[in-house]
Amino acid sequence: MIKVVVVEDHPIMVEGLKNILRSDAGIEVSGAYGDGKSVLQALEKGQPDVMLMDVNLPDISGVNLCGEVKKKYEDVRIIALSTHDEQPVIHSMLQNGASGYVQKNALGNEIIHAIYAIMDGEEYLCSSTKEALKNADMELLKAIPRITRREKEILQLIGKGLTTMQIADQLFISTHTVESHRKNLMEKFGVNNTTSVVKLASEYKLL
Amino acid sequence: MIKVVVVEDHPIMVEGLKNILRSDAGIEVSGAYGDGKSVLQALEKGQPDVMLMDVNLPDISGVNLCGEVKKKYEDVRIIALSTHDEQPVIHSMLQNGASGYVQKNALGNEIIHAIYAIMDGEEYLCSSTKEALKNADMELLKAIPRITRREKEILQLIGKGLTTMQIADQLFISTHTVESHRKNLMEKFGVNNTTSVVKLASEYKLL
DNA sequence: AAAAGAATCCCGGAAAACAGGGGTTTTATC
DNA sequence: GATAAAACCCCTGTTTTCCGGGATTCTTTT
Repeated sequence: MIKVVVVEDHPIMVEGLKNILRSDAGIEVSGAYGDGKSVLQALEKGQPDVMLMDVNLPDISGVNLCGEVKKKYEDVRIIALSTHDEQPVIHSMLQNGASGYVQKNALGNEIIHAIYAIMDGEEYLCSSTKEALKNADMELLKAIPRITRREKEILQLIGKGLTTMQIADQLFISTHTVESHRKNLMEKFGVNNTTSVVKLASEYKLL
Repeated sequence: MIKVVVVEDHPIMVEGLKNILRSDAGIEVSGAYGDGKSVLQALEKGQPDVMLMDVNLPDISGVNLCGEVKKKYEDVRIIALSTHDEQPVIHSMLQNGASGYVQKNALGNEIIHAIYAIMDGEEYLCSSTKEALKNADMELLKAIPRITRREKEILQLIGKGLTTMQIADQLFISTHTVESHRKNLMEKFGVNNTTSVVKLASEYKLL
């Protein structure tokens, strides 16, 4: 019996997943949690074989949660569940120890397949994810850039439509500093204007 | 027996919804469709009492689909289902004839409540949506701007990080024209720089 | 057929952002 | 305690965007 835990903040999704997994005799859903904190608590009292983990959780990003779980309990295998198929997200999840990546628009049996596949030690990507990765054509596979607190702060203010000067005023720093951060952000995102930075950040849900 | 149709492109969600609705004796799920086209086809052969409609569909935006359905079959009541609780989205849906708006992180019985409420002629908003609208504080309630084909095209190119000149080259139009469009976009979105336009557009999923 | 809206084009000055160099001081991490 | 990052600061020249007008054609709706 494979023990599966569901980490997902949408009760309807949870309901659907449970239902699908129930239909398979070899799988047992041993718990469902809506946020990162309660998962980590629950894990202290016992680990499942597989975790189905939503990438977007209310309290912590799935990427980070994935990393933390794997650090503490390396035997737990994680399948990322997500609406997105952006390469950077996929990549970050896999690099943080996820063994599978399934999109939410997947069919029920695709998830069951995924569970069995990763229990066999394979890495499982659903068809649309594979497609997305294929289209990515190698070197485009940049992960989500790691940005600092300050950079994020500035990014958010830029997103609000403030100018460099307004941001400088608000944070009590010089415009030159703001421009440096702006520059660094553009570099980290690999683009050459702030508009693209904001677009990407919003895609990666960093805003 | 209330006949309900589910319009949702995530099979897992569909599964969850069906499961929840099955638990109520007065509700019958008479069909489930994954895109706008198949819904419209199905409706020609008979209408349900209520439609649970996802706002993000692969082929058509939920907002438009909602409008079309209501135009042809005004008796069908629509409950919008969505991950977002952005005011503009909520507003657009309600203005296009939706009678209810429930977020996907809602509990199962909230959806059942919603169905009964709108069958009684009420308008139903789930708690978090009400919260979102309350926070909106009036005048912020701008709907998603209606943008033209051309504007959308230019918006996308701007999102790619192209400059006015590059866009002009690519579309074989003058830079002045591009600037006009840029200007109109800013006006329609009520902001004063392109970065904000792109951010909003990406939030509203217009990109 | 008239009106409205979309799409195209035009100008010039002011205000930002970008590019690309320089540097110091905190704050983590090893 | 050393080293590396982060966060901070500064400069100048160039490019791009923003803002404020105004104008013509084409298409769609009434």
